[in-house]
Amino acid sequence: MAHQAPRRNRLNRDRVLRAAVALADQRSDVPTMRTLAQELGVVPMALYKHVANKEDLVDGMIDLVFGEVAFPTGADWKTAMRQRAISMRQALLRHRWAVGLMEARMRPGPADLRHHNAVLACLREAGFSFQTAVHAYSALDSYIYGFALQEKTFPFTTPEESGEAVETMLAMQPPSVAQEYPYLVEVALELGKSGYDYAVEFQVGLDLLLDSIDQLRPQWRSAAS
Amino acid sequence: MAHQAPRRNRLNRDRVLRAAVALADQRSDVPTMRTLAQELGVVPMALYKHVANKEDLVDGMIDLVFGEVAFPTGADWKTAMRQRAISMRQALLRHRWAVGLMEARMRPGPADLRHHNAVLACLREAGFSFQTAVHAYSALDSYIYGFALQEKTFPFTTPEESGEAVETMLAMQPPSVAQEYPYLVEVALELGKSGYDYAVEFQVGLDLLLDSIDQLRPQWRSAAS
DNA sequence: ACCTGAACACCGTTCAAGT
DNA sequence: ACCTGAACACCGTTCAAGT
Repeated sequence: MAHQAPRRNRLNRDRVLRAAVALADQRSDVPTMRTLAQELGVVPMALYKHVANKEDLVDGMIDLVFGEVAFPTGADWKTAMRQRAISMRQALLRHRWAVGLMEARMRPGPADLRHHNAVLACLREAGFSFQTAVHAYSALDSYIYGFALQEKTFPFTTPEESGEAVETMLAMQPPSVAQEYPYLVEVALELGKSGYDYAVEFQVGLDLLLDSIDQLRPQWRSAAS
Repeated sequence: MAHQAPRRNRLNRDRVLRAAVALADQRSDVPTMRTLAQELGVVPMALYKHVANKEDLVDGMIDLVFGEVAFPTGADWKTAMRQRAISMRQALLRHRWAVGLMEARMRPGPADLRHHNAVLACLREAGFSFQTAVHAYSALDSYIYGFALQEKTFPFTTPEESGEAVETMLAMQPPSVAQEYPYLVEVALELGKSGYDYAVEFQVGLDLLLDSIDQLRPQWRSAAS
């Protein structure tokens, strides 16, 4: 009797999680248990042998994303943290569904914990006090996650694309908006011309923050690095 | 024949939106169409006379929140933007369900547009160029939304509360974590003692960013305000 | 040990019908 | 003009049963 379709590899937690991430990437949203099961050629309830429930599934997916983010390394804390921030943004671009879920885990996975430990290690060893390290980390992650949140909504890959999008959006408005929201229209017009480069914009804000954070380090240290 | 329960006020869009916000505040999540209808003593389908669909409902709810955020006003752009940021955080604290939805509107409402226009007005009139005004706005909103996102997950009202929460979380871990994540444990221990004050933390990061942003202003201007 | 089938209590939304 | 009832195509998850 037609034994069970082409005899798939046995399911296990890792295979379930990786399939879930792949599906989420492709539809930019966490898949439902039912579509995930279908993708794996299995009945929905089969998944519950490998994940406790949907939240446990998301926990596992997010830890896979954390595993892709580079630790801050190198002698100079600033460039180390800079590269780490850029690596985080890139991971969030590859996995847009993860934005808004990364920092919301009640049960952080091992990759999550390792990453946070590595970031704190970088800051503490660069001379930041416990308090200022917390300030620095909090400010940087707020910025990174918030930027990713805004980027998620307007997924333009090139400045040209974003410029056009702004221009057509502007063209759709009734003529009254020019009088009601003059500054908004000005920005829209300028952005329509120049385009909006997310990668550049991200680094501008990031560098503003990093420069300020540098001031939090004990000033009696030598200015080297 | 029992006419229709206690003859409620007629439904209209505003009543629907306000009831939705009140329900969302109370369960810290956007209500389902069905529970919202029940709250209004009406069958789910009755709502569709007043909102096009669920997204239209959320659009309306978010615009009510934008209506609560103070415009940046005053002679000094920095204190104006500072107060505006604090007002935004407070609105997001009152309406945690709105975090992650504010900047995701494909159809921004009038309060949303008015607010963005007012913020850009403040920056442009303070002497920022079009480009630097965009940098400043982007960086600040990234920070504000990202901070609110992190705050949403750990809803402690007082530093003491957060200190206790950190301590119990730490106590639940197996002893091995101390060796695997020494820097993480150090921060947890310190935070357990000192507590974590969200309001203070928010302003520290905010001021870091504002100080850096000040450097983006044309330097040939007088340094006054 | 792992997977299945049927069922439960939910969703948002349609359509045609009532008043 | 506004509200209703029944239905459709979805959800996550339970329980008892199969192999």
